[in-house]
Amino acid sequence: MEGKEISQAVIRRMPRYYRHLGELLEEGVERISSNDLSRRMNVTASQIRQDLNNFGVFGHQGYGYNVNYLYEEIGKILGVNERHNIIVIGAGNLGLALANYVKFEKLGFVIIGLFDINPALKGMSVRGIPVYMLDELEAFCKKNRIDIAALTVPKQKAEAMAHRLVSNGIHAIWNFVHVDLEFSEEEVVVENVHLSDSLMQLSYNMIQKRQDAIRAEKKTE
Amino acid sequence: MEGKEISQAVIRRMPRYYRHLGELLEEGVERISSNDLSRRMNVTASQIRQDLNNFGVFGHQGYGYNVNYLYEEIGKILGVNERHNIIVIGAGNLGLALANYVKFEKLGFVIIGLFDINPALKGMSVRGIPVYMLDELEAFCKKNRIDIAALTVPKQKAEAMAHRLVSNGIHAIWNFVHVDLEFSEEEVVVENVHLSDSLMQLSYNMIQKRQDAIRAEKKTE
DNA sequence: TAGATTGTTAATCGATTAACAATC
DNA sequence: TAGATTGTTAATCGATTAACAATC
Repeated sequence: MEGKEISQAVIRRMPRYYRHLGELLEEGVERISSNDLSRRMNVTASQIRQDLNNFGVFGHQGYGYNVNYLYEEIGKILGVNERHNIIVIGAGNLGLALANYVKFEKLGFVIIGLFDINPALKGMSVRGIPVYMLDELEAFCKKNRIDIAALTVPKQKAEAMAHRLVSNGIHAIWNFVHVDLEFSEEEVVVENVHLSDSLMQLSYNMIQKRQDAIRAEKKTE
Repeated sequence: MEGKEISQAVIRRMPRYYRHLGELLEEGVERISSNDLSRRMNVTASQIRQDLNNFGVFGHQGYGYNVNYLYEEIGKILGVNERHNIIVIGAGNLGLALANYVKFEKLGFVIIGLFDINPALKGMSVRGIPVYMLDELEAFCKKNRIDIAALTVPKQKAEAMAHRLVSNGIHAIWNFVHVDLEFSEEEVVVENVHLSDSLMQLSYNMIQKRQDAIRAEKKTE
């Protein structure tokens, strides 16, 4: 069909390459070999070369990779610097934190509106981003091109809201709610940020580390 | 040494099992087979059984798994419901959002203090959680048992701050800063939440989906 | 040219899935 | 007991690493 799909394992690593190349650029480094980059990033040079070659040929034998060129190319692959309009559904603490975060904008991801049901928020704005009432959503979606919706609503409302977003033509959901949204992959692209899952993983690893330390101590006795 | 390590791929799935079992519990379901759970969670029954058997034997042949028992056991594995004290370094938007988030507390993860350098925040508190000045950190760490530090400081200060935390006896860092902290694994456990990486991954998948849709259309013509 | 380093094929490793004997 | 379903071993699949010919 459309050539071989690139695995999410690879995709997940691309932003990290992008970040490190950005740092190299700031440091004024002009070119870098997969080997030097691998030492810097704590991965194998082989993996770097394999990952990149999923997307095309970016290096030169005997030379390595031009930092600026590779940075730009990965940027294109990830859609950075294209403009993406985001709306945030739910103007709670997390929603507001997202709206206040300036970093995303620098990457081309611009939050153009917050939506909530709380009438007390009506007419307010955050960093110039207006807060709308949820019943204005349909009209807003008709007037504006929206690429991504960040979902930060209460758990109980997440599934219904996600479907409402989809029926308004939104096909990418950045889901901060602690539920698994049930969609077929053709309908929507969902990216989950499950903070409590992340916290539990940290917790497990912490406990493990403690027990390892205890075991190590016992062995020394 | 300490038996075979369980892979992070497995650990990452455990919170999701925990969540689904919690839902089943709420629904009043008493027992469940790996097969039924697999359909519900969109994974293979085989994977569920393999994952669980990393940690012990929780089921009964011919019966399946007792929902409540399995829920409790996974909770123990993940350290949920043990009390974990958290401090948040950086009382910016994200730090405040974390402090305002009540969910973590229900899982036993309690934020007991926020730290910042902004003197305007001195003496303030969020949901009863006091904001301290960063120069009070050392004293605070001596007086309180701290399990986890959430790091939400500006990029330039992250590395130094992380080392300062470690030298104050903190061995688990929940890193929200868009940098890779350089530590040996014996020193600290780090769990990264890189929101812009997550956003870029979403962006890539979104672009991909669009192009697939275009290709599909062309084929229909 | 000689040295460096890629792109890519082949080998290895690990994770997922399938199969099935054990047993409730 | 017969049926269901586990725990676990074996088979498969995919991802990572190693190796090396191509080439700048």
